[in-house]
Amino acid sequence: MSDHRGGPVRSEAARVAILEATARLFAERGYDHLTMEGVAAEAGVAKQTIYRWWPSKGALVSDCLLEGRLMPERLSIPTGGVLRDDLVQWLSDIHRVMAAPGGDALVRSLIAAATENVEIGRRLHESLGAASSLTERLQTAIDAGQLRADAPLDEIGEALIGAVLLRALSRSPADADGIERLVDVVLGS
Amino acid sequence: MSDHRGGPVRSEAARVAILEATARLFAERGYDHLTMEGVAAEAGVAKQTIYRWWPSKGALVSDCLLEGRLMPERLSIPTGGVLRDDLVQWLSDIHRVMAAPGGDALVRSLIAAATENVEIGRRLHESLGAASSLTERLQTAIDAGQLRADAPLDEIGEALIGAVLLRALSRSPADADGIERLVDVVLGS
Amino acid sequence: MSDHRGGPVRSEAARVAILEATARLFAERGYDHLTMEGVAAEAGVAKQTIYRWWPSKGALVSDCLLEGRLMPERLSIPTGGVLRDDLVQWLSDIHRVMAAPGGDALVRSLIAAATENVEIGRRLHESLGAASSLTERLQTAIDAGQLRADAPLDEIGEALIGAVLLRALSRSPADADGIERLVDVVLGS
Amino acid sequence: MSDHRGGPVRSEAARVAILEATARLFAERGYDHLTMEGVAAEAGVAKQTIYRWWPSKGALVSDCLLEGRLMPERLSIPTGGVLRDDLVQWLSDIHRVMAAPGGDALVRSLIAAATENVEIGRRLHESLGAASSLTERLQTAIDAGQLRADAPLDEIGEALIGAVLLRALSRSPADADGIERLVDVVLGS
DNA sequence: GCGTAAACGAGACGGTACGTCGTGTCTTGAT
DNA sequence: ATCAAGACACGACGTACCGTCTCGTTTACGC
Repeated sequence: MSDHRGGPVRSEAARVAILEATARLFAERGYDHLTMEGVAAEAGVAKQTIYRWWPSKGALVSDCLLEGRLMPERLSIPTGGVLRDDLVQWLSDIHRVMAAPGGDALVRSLIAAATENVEIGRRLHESLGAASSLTERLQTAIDAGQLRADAPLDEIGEALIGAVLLRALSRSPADADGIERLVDVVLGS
Repeated sequence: MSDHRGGPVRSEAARVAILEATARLFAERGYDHLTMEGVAAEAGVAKQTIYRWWPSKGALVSDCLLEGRLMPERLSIPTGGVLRDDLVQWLSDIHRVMAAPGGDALVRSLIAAATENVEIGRRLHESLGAASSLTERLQTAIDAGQLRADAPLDEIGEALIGAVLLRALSRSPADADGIERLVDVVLGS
Repeated sequence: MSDHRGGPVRSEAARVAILEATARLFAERGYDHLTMEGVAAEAGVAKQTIYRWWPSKGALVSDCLLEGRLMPERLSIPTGGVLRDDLVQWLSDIHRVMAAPGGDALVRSLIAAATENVEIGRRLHESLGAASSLTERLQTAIDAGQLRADAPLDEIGEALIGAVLLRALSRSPADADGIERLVDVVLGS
Repeated sequence: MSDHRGGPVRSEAARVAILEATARLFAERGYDHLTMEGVAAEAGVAKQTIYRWWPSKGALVSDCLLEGRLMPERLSIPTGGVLRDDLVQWLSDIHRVMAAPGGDALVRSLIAAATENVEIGRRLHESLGAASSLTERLQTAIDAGQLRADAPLDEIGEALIGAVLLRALSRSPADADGIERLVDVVLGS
């Protein structure tokens, strides 16, 4: 099926070592202070091997994000209970991650990466659950009669995620009450 | 009163030239590709003169933001009419700016700057009207009976501004309907 | 006799392609800017095929020299006439080659190659006719009574060839008179 | 007199450190294996500081040669005695240097450098005494009646120096007899 | 014919060095 | 004292080759 006619094949060991090194250094130093040279050294790899497969730092970080190496956990949205409680729980999880030492810096680094690289923006969006899980959860709520059928799911998601990002940017940690108020605002309750 | 004991005083010409050069290059190249050397050259100023008064690129951009040299217009919130219409109008203004050529890049650059520099984050927040004008406008609406008295003003503001930032990050321009739906969501209407 | 137990033998096509590519690139770019990768690409051959048969760039160039692919012509020493005239003719030939566009660069490249590689030095020596043809020609002259029988042939040869190399190094082309004077000096005439 | 209007001045310390490091590494490793990065490291200097003042490795080595940092001694031509003896003495000095450990490699490195860089060729020429001291010495001999007045000084010089270079290239050390024969050849004695 | 083993093209790999750019600090002489 | 100019040590950039190392494919012998 492939028209590859021989020749060496991409080294999986090198690929993994590079992504692992990237994730490690990203967590340690943040996006801005992440250097290709640092990644190469940490991974025990030649710089050229990185540039052969990734055109830029952004692409590298993007792939890490895709493989789930940057976000500490999946942060999936609870599904079982009442919509409002589930959303509050989910946002609390996110804020807990951000409240951990270096947690907000990590999110800010991801935002910085997203400003440079379209793909990172898109994947960050997805990783935060917005594009997929969140709208799914809201749809479930509609089916369960907990949300009006004509509720604008996308806009609700954007408002929630956007508020989270804004908090990360302005370094103002949210408290439990703030999270509840936010959820109430977007749910109109 | 002053303990200044001779020698020239800070050159206003240099100060202005630096800020103007910074704003110009910021608009041209974005925050990441803005360099101190570039600013010095563009302003016809020695690097040391920049470092004497600003500790970092972030501080420089922060001051530009403070003097309103980075945002194309004030983007102030209309005050006269019905709250929903005013907010829609305001968000439309913001999106119009972002839809202009280079407009979204400029906003993303500001976000990038905010990830690096607390002060920029704070001032960006303000410039977008959130901290001051927006809450003021919402308070006016409460006084006019257009909004419930116990509406969580801060959270409404965060949801709106956050959604705007998220759109800038994910490069997905909003349409008029989307804006209206967003406003309706946060106003619970 | 051979312990070869099957498998293809060395590809003559590859061998020739490599030597031709080497000669071509040597003439184009000189010894220093000749690269193994360039030769492989130009010859349409894998790098390993070069390294399988030649240990180094020097060995490769040395073989080219041996096969007469680098020197434009044989530059053999005329034999028929009076010794002085024959030598003058021979040196004039050499200088004509060096005066041609790129001719002196080629000789300098050969010298550079000789500084790196013993074998090249030896073969360059031979190619220039010193070791063999020149001393033969001088011996002929002795037999013909045109040169004293105890004339130090080796030193005469070294003086002539050395002067040529020196001219190549210092980029000072010789004129006809200079050549005649040089021959007169070493012949003591 | 100078139109230098302020600003830092070239650091003599850096200049000397660079030239010293160059000379040291040249002697250790030869021209080919001399690297700008190595020089920078050895000199405790930034690469940019080298590139600011020298365009290339060749220029750097050329300056070293000019300041007499590469040649072990001056190798000046004896002046007092009989021409033939003085020349023999001088060539013996040169060959003694070349016979020392690394001596021939150093000369070959200088030749390699000369093939790359015109200036080095010229200065090597001078350093070996050819252009100046040698012709002066020969002129003195003419004045003293030890050499014919119409002897072609330049060609004599070229023959001598050229023979030396050729020996360096072909790695064939000269013996005392060979030197005497060479001098006799060019002097016609 | 049928393994088998060497040579081949392609090219990925860990490295070293390249020459350039930007950083933040510094020194100099003029204003 | 502040300024324009710019040299400096440092660190990262992205590229070019190095020489070694797999990969499949292509021969050409010996069985």
